[in-house]
Amino acid sequence: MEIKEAEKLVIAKPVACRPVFSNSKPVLSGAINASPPADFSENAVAVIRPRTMRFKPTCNNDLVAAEALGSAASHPPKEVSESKAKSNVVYKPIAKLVSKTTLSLLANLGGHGISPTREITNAGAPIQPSNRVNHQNDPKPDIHPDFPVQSEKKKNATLENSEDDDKSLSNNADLRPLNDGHNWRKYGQKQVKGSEYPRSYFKCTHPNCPVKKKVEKTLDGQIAEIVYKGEHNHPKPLPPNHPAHDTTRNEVNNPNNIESFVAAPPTNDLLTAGTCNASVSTSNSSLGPSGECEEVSESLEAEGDDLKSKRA
DNA sequence: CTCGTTTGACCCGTG
DNA sequence: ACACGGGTCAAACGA
Ligand SMILES: [Zn+2]
Repeated sequence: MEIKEAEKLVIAKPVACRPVFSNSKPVLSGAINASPPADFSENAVAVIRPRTMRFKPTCNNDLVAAEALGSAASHPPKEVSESKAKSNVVYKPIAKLVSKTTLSLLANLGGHGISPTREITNAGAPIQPSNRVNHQNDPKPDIHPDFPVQSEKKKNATLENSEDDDKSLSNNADLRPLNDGHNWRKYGQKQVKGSEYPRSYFKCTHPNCPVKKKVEKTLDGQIAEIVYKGEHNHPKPLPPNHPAHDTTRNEVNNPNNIESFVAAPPTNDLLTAGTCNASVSTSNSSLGPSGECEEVSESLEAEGDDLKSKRA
C-alpha cells in the first residue's frame, strides 16, 4: 500500500508540469507522451455514453443539504481510520470542533501563537488536533533542488483559511475552496465514507497546471480537510490588486528572511496572516481573500526558483 | 459567449 | 468474479 503512495509521489514529482496522472490511464492509452495531458484518455475509450443529465431546475441545494444532513446524522461520529488517511491533508482547520470563532482567534493571533510553530511544515511536528497537514504529491520537484524541502512542502501545502465571511455560512459547501491566489474549478463532489462531510474536488484552472485539490467542508461551511496534489507551474494568476512589492523580494533575498518564510506557514491566509502581518505590516487581522500572503508565497515560489538560479 | 458550478454516471483500484 | 468506494468526466445550468 505504501508503495503505491511512493510510486505516486515519484511519478508526480519529476514532472511538475506534465499531468501524467499517475493513475494508469496513460499507460494503457498507449504512451501518449507527446499528446497533451489527460485529454485523450478518452480516445482510448471512445465509448458513447450518455452521461449526466440535469432535470431538476432548482432545489439542488436542498437536496444536497438534505443529503448531507442525512448522512451526517446517520453516520455516527466515528473517526475511524482517519489517521491512516493516505492522502495528505494540507490543512485541517477546524474539523468540527472549532468554528469561525476559533478561526478568528487564530487569525488574530496571527504570527504569534501559531504561525511559526504549528506549521505543518514537517510532518514531524505535532500539528494541532484540529489541523492536519499532508501533502499528496511531490515534496520536491526537480525544478528547485536547491531550495529547502520545507519551502517546497509549504508551497504545496498551502494552507488555506476559511476566508469565509458570511457566504460560507450561507452556502454550505461550495464557493471557492479557499483563495490561495489560484483559480480552482470544481470538477466533482462525493460523499466519502470516512468523512461525514462531502468532499469536493478542485482543479487548477490553468491550462497546464496539474494541481488538484480535495476539500472537505463541514455543514457549517468550515473546512474540515484539504488535500493538495501536485504543484503549480505558473507564477500566479492573481491579476489585479497587489503588484508584488519589492519588500518581498528583499526578504527573499535575505537568507534570514527566507528562513522565516520556510518556517512560516504555507500560503495560508489564516496562518500566513500572522507571517504576513509580521513581515509586511499589520494591516488587518483578517486578510482579504487575496492578501499579501499569497503574494509572498508566490514570490517565494518564484523567488525560490530565481534564487536557485542565481545561486547556482 | 465564456467560465465556473452542479451532479449523476463512469472508471478503476482494492478487498 | 463481484462489490465497494474513491476519483474523474462531462452535460446541463447559472452568472
Ligand atoms: Zn495552478
